[in-house]
Amino acid sequence: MPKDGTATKELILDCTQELVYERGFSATTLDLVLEKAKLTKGAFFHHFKSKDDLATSLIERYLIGEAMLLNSLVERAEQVTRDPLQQVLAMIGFLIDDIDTGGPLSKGCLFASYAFELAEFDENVRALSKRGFTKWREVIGDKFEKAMEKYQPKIPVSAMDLTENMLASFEGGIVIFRMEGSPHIISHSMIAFRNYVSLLFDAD
Amino acid sequence: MPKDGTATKELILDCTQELVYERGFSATTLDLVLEKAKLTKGAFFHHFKSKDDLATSLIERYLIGEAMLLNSLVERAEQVTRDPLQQVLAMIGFLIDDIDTGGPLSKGCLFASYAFELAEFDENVRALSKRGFTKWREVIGDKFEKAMEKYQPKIPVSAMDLTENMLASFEGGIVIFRMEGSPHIISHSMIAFRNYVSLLFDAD
DNA sequence: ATTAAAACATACTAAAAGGTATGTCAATAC
DNA sequence: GTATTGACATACCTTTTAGTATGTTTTAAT
Repeated sequence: MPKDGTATKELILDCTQELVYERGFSATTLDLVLEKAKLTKGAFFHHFKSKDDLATSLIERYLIGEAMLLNSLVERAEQVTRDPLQQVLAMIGFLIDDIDTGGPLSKGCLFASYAFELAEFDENVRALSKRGFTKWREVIGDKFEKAMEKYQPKIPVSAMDLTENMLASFEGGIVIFRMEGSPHIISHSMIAFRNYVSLLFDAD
Repeated sequence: MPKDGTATKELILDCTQELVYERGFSATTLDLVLEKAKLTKGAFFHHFKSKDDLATSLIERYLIGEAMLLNSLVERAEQVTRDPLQQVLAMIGFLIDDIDTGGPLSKGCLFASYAFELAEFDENVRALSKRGFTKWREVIGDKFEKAMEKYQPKIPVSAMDLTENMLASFEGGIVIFRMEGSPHIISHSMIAFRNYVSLLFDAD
């Protein structure tokens, strides 16, 4: 058996993701990727069937990472407290930490990047992108529903509302970040949402 | 004097904006635009020097529209009440109305679309995009500062924080909207921010 | 009516993009 | 050591895309 090429494939995906964050997927040409990775066409088409395959592989890898992060957040939050509301607040806190310490979320969100050129992707990639959101909605939505069985919000809102608001707060931070440059805006946005939830349920 | 071509130019800009919302600017080829507008290359390059010029003209037109909308919001809010906090809440209400009645904001946000492929644009376009955000920040920020001279927030936050949170709430709604399809999510996100401000200052 | 000039259409060009064909090298099993 | 196979590099091809060159139509002032 010959040598291992998985490192090269990961390198291509890394370089692609960085470029996608900067200029979107369509403008991320293979030449740009290969220049950044210091590789050639031969290397690329050995690991990927096409540019579409690259888009698919990238979002698939991203989905795995996000799922792991989400699981980690839930697990850590459940170790802190048994109260579902406090668990959500803790999860937001962990997210803020991740962003402020230069974690993966401080670099951007591939779901958001893809969302702004959805029509360019095939049905499979679109489905995968949406699945990312769905996963977060299910997990966070569950926590909010349990929280609302226990506590009454001061203003009538649904668990689904809160869940979408949380995702929107994060993604909105990403947009401002892309425009302004400082990832701290992302955590600021999450802090605001945490404040909102705190006030809404009179927590803390 | 020959006939008037401004309608054609506007048509090209309209078609471009729709396509940019769907697939981003880079993937919006001139052929796609001209097919949608039922025009030809000749028409395009008569009105625009280049595709870069198209990007510039599009964001310039968008900036003018946004500035008018913002002025309208402020004027209407100032007619409703003299209280700066209530003015902000009123402005958010008007925004929600605009979105729910199929206004321009329910179609997308060009600042956000551009933000995800910033590296593809020249310095001029980047500056114009940022100016859009800056304008909103100045106007809304001013209202929040005056509101905080009068009222104490229950949780310590700055006027700039709130301003950025408001913009992030809107843009976050846009991201989810792009992914899911229903523009109502945008207004839901704005409602959540309005709730936040209400709770924060004990308004209503 | 003539004409000038803007408002387009048509046909083409050049370069950039994705993709292919083919070859070389390196690691491992035998 | 040799053969085999994956991991790349190089050179080329093809299509797409922005852009150009040139021609035709339309409008309105004279």
